[in-house]
Amino acid sequence: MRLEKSYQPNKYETSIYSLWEKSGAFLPKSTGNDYSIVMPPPNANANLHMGHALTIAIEDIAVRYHRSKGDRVVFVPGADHAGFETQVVYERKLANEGKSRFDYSREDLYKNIYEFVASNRDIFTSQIRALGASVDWSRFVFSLDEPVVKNAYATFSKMWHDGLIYRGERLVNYCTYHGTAFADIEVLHKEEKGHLWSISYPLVNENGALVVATTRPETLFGDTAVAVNPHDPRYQSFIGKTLKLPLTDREIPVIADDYVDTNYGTGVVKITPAHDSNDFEVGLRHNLQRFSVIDFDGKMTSDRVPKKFRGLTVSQAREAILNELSDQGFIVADEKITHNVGRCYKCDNPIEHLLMDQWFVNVRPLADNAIKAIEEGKIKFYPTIKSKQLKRYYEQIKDWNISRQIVWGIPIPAFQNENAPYDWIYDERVSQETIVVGNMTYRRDPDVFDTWFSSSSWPYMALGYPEGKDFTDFYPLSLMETGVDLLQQWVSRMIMLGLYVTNEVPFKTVYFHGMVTDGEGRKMSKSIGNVLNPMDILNEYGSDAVRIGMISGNTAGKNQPFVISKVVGGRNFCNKLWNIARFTAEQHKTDQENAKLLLNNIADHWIVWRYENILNKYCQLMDAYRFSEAYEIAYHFIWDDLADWYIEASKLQPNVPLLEALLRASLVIAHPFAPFVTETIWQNTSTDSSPLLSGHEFIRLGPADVKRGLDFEKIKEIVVSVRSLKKATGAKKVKLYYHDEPLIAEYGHIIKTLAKLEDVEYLDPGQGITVANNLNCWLDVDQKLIADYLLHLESKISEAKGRIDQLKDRLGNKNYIERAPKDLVEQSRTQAIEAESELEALLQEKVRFDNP
RNA sequence: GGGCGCUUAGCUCAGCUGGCUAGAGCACCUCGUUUACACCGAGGGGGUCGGGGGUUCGAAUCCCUCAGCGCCCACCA
Repeated sequence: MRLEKSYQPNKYETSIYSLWEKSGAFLPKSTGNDYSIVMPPPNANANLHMGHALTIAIEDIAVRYHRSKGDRVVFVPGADHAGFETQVVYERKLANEGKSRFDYSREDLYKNIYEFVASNRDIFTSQIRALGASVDWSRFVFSLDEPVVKNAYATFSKMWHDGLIYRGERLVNYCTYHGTAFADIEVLHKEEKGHLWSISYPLVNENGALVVATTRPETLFGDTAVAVNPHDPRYQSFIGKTLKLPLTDREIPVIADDYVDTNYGTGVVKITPAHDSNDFEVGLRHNLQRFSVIDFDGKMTSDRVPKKFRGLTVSQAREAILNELSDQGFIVADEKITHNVGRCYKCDNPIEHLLMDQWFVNVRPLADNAIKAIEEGKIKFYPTIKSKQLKRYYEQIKDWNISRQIVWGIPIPAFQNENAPYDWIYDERVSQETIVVGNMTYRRDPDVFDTWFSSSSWPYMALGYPEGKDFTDFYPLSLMETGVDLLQQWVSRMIMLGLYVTNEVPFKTVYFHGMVTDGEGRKMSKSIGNVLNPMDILNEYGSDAVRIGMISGNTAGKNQPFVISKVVGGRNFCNKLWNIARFTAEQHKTDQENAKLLLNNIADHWIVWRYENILNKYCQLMDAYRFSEAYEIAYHFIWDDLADWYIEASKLQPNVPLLEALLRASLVIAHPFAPFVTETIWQNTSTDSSPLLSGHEFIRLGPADVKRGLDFEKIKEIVVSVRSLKKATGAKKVKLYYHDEPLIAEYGHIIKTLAKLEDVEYLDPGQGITVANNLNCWLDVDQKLIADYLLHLESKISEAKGRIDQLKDRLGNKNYIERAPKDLVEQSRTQAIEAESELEALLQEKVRFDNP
């Protein structure tokens, strides 16, 4: 069939993808080495962003490469319910309709969100298709599917029975706007300007006072002690005495604790165990009571708070209390400082530390196992530095709060005895609000699991653990590919849960890609307004171009600005492939359909020799997860070697069977990077019995005669030199003369065509300008052009001199001769000799023209 | 306060365990109506690899140091 002049991606991509899908090209084969990747499940409700495009590009490149290696590949897609994220989106939608989550019962809200997500499902699946991800859709997993939920329960139950789960009243990071707690790593810390107030707390029954320093005067009503450092000479006499808490009648003790830094503030700290986590620890050590004075809606409550302040928000209360303290003369100083404030990563409201009963996982033993696995080298990290970072994280990891006060998630299968609050039982009947066990009524915990609790089981879950055949065949995963930002949040937990549940690491290799930033290196974020939609770029340049743009120049772990010029480069490459195919198709002759593949001339040997070389290099780079470099290798073979040299040379006498074989071989190596265009070409040109490129193995074309290949390198050298000389002298119509050069005698016609010469003729050694060192051939040029040529010669001469000086220096260095590897020294000697003879030739040439 | 990373051509970046004249894409200059391709072809310009010091026969690559930028962790109230 006839191909159009240029490749139009959007004309083919959709139908190519459905062809792949219909033909079962993405199902694992029955033979070969196992290779498995599970796609990090995107949020089921959101559009894909540039980070997804990068993830999918890398994973799909790896997967398609392994199919071509003959491996038995499975690539499992999925989606995450993304609990909090999705509920936030849904609440925003409700807000637009003038409603809020409080207008619905938990059950109705859950149902509504479920439908909302289901109705959006096509959006992201079609985007994954558009990006060309060769996933097996029949294996699709959603994180609220029954098996996933069951699995989360099994893990929770196992932990429960192993004593790794506990429920306790702890300080949690709480967003009063969103009404839920967060894990420590989910809190965003920002450096902000604030005040450090010094407040005087008078002694009871004697004169004097201690001056505490605080940034949060409004928590004063929750104070249950004041602490000083036990070794602080200033305050020795105060330890054990009693202070009167300002604005109240309450009396609190002065305690001594090493936690207090004598150099910060006044060296005196008010202790508020219910609203500060350090204070919470101090409180535990000193058996202090905990008084909550801020409620879950962010307002001052509790009867500890004087009536006039009750019901105020935290910031209102701060102002009112400061005024009152000031009026009564308690404020001693007001210092402006910068300090870190924890904020909600969604709404930017300050995160409050509030006392709550929550489910925690004791992660210490899990982290220790993970450290062991890392030390034993069971997981390869790209980049390697990440394994150190992860180890450090495990070493200081704290218990994991897995309760979330939202409805969109997996209900926690725990029930509380209505009459005995500390009696909790494990039970999976979460669809019931209450259950009766042993004559006692138990009420379900209204909370759901942290999304990361279920998604951290993704590697084995997606493979149908525990009984699934995929689990037996493909676990541990060959590769987990994800963003550097998820090292702690996800990867650390996958490793811990994988080891805990399956006794094996969940993946053998983990590859972290960096963040995709904008042209100025900033994160893409809605608030800056620099977010790009991969689908827009895809529609303009094609899916293949987007992939190439994403991966070229990209290395593991490094952030990378998205620049459109790389996408343009990718599009151009696709078009180059297309036109190679066009040319090849035009050469095709039906009467020679079954012609044998033979290597006829030196160009044939050269290109096959080149191909076999680059194929090896390409595989090495791919195996080392150096995708960008592998792409470059393929790119230059196809563009430079095949298109610019081989095809140009073969226009004289096309070797059609070889051309066609080279095209097919090129399609296979380009396919991981540019699946759509390569498949489109394959579909339109292949006479192969297996019509689908996807899954086609690498094509071997060798062996070639290396000597003849090298002969062609000489031809190339002559051609390049002639072109350069022609350009330097401005000569248009020139002939090449040669004497006693069999190679030129035989392949003069190739040189003539490639260098656009008038002719190539045999002649006795004569005039004309020398084309190549060590070869008896000359370019016949007009006398008028000689001046230009001499200038050209001068620059060549000084270049050669520079090189000789450099080599002489090196060879004149005794230490170099003695200590450098012998072959390197030998190489330098050869180079020096070559350079000398080249210079000699150039000088002779100059003399020749200087004295005609 | 700790830890880590980056600084290479105009732009965005490669350059693995130190070894030919430091590479790519895009941009730039000159030439080209060669029927595969102007999303092209040919030729070319452009970098003392952030500064300084050290190790080495040899450093963009290893070490130290300074400067600038960035990230992560850390709840000094």
